[in-house]
Amino acid sequence: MEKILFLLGLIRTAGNMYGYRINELIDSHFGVIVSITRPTAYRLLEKMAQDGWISFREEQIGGRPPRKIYSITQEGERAFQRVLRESLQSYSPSEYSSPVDMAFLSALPCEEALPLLNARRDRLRGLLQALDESRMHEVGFELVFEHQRRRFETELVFTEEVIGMLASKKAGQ
Amino acid sequence: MEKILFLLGLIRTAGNMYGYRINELIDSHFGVIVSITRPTAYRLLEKMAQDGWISFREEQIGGRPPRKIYSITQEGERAFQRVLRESLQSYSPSEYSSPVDMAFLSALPCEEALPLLNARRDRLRGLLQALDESRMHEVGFELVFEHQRRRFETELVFTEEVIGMLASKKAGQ
DNA sequence: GGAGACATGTAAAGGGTTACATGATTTG
DNA sequence: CAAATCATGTAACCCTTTACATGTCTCC
Repeated sequence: MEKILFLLGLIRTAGNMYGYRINELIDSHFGVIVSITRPTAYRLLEKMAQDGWISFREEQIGGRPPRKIYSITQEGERAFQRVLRESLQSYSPSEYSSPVDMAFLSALPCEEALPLLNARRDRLRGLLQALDESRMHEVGFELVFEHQRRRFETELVFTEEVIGMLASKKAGQ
Repeated sequence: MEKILFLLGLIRTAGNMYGYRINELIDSHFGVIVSITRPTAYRLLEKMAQDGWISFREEQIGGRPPRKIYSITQEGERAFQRVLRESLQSYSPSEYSSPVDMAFLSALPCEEALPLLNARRDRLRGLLQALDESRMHEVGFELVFEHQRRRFETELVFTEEVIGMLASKKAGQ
């Protein structure tokens, strides 16, 4: 439902949206907040069109496959409202699965665990930077980017704490 | 891989583990940190057994289906080490998809958005409480529970901030 | 003797990913 | 003229969930 909400909301909010462009946007800006691959995006668009949530007109440019430019229908708008409400009030279970790997840190010697966690920390720093770079202030996604920044920061702080614990444990021995 | 890591780690760490009991544990304690449904757990156990990562002896009690009591094999231990390292050093993309719904808050009037967000806040409080209740300090899962607590708290704080913003906006009008 | 816990699963259907397929247009 | 970009998709496979299936044992 999350991916559908994103796609539907995007089409609803911005005009002139077609598959290829949506996928470009995801690659360049929104990949840090939603994960939708190209075939999935196409398939969901197709499905929503079948279900009558969105309609499209074709825009032919030269001899390539025509762009399918989508817009939301009345029924789609109803669906959007429904899904949005549902999503806002709940906090769905699939999202809150925590990286369980920390439970088994003790299975590794400190000398091995530390570089691995350092790699994770670096990755998180990279994600934070990528987030700042692709932040779009214009369209109304500010809240989501801010939300994601908080999340990454929480992850980063926690990872750094664990690294600190391991390091002091190592030093103590 | 996360579910496999959890199951494998559980079998590795604790003894006397069989499908039904693992599912019970997930329901009662670990449901707040991993989401694995019953059939999935059974299927993964079966698959890992087929792949030679775990082996089992059967314990017959009366005439019911015998318990399959699993233990980790050498090959399973190697797999565990591999998956654990892989997991610790990366921060996998599927996990960091952010609830995108906040982007479309403006599609709702404040009077409607506020109760929905209040419901989310309550749900998060419930999750935090459930987390504290099922926290197991014994087995080595402390870090994961702490990790998850941080996450939920971040979510809660953010949600409360958004509620505050909406409320003041509503009052300002 | 019936309800609920114990213990295993299977079947069908949905959802997503990876890799593959196709062809036109622009740019260097 | 080759490489990258534009624009669409399909096919095969894997994973997960929901719902169904089966039978035993224990406790009231």
